[in-house]
Amino acid sequence: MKDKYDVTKYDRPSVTVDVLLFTVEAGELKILLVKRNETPFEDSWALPGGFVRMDESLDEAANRELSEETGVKNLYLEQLYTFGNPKRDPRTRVITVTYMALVSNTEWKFKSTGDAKEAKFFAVDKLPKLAFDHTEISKYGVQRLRNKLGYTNIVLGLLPGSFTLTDLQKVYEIILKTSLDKRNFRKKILSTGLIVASGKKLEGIAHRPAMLYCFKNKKVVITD
Amino acid sequence: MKDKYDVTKYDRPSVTVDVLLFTVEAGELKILLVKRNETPFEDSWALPGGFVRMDESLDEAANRELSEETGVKNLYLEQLYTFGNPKRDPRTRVITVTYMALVSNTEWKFKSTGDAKEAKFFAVDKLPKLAFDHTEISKYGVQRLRNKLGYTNIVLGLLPGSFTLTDLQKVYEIILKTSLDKRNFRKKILSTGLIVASGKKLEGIAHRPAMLYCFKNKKVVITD
DNA sequence: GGCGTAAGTGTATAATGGACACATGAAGGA
DNA sequence: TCCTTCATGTGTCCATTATACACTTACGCC
Repeated sequence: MKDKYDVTKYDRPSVTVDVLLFTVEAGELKILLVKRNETPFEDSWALPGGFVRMDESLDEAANRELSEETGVKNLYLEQLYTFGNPKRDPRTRVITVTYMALVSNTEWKFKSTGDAKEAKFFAVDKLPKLAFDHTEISKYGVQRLRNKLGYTNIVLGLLPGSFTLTDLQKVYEIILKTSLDKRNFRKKILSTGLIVASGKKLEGIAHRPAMLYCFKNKKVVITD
Repeated sequence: MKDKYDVTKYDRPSVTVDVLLFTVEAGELKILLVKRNETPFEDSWALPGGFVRMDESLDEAANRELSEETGVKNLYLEQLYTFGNPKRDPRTRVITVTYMALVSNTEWKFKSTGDAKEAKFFAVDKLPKLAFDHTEISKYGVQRLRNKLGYTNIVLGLLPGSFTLTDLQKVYEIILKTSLDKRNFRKKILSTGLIVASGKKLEGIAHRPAMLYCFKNKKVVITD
């Protein structure tokens, strides 16, 4: 494998990373899109991303692009899939390694201030027409996220530090597009031992205050 | 995202595909390795693979490399992960998109004749020292294969056209490194409806002949 | 025809998943 | 202060699924 003697003699494709940044807001699962101001697809919405530099790993590139374009840093990033259709970029051969990341509504609102480029969250089932094959990439990522809900605690990235069980349940329901039984949901979630009651309760609401919970540790793990 | 005006002005990494070709033979899960006869890692064993051409997709590249180096064509190929550590190739920046494929023992024996390059199957837990980060890639692939056994019929690629339920069970046991209960295994497998009795039986053996089964269709599907 | 060998089969128990309804605690207004 | 409003919080029964476990059957061979 590899070549004989000199790898530089081969034509080389360009390599980019593109990031699906998920959040849940206003009862919808959303992803971040940025407005392109260059050809091709000028003025189209696209996933945040860009070229991989020669001295950085793919994970580093994804982290860098995400923080450059959004100001959000050190999120949990997971490699999704690599798309390499020769015609996916009309200019030249571009292979893109895609990642997904999750951010809580509250955290995003804070960190997004001061970003120059136009960037906006869109509900995943009301996406505008996207540049390149980004529509396909988005669908793939949403599907992956749905699957992962079933056997990991990946959802922790979408929630703030403390939250009620009802909040948590809503996030599941929004992503899975189903409604869940409250008692069964709580039983199952608590039986994993991954979240613990903080002891504090919601205050200032006109009904019984809910217990606030938090994740025991902030690492994504497989739960079964 | 992307660049301004001219993508060709950026340094570009080389991109390869590497393929983990699994088989089960002599009671062990094995992968195909080829002997390198170029630097770096001359005389080391490595995964079959090579550079992605400018006019082919990643899937096509994986298929091509696999058939060039082994003579086996049109196997089920699944993209695994993309490895892009800047130092993984000592020559220059090389990003590799990895795939896994499965071939049955019997099919391989037929098609492998006439291959020039030295190629050999090695048990996955007795691998020699491999070139580049191929040891890590192999581990990742084995793990993925194990996981997929649980919720897909991916194993069909490892078996010939017809097989006994005992054969099938052995393949599961070898890959998962556990022993399974015969009755429970048969119940579960048959309840998926994905395999059917062919009506024929093994002949010429000194004990009760086993029914031969085959997969109803040859597509990999999710079973739950 | 008796032996060796792997095939083939059922049941009882435990664990899991899903359906389902009512009392509780706080705020706010009468 | 008492009554209303509203989301919280909790337990049981049933169905399904997973697991443990042992003997009879069919064939070749000697």
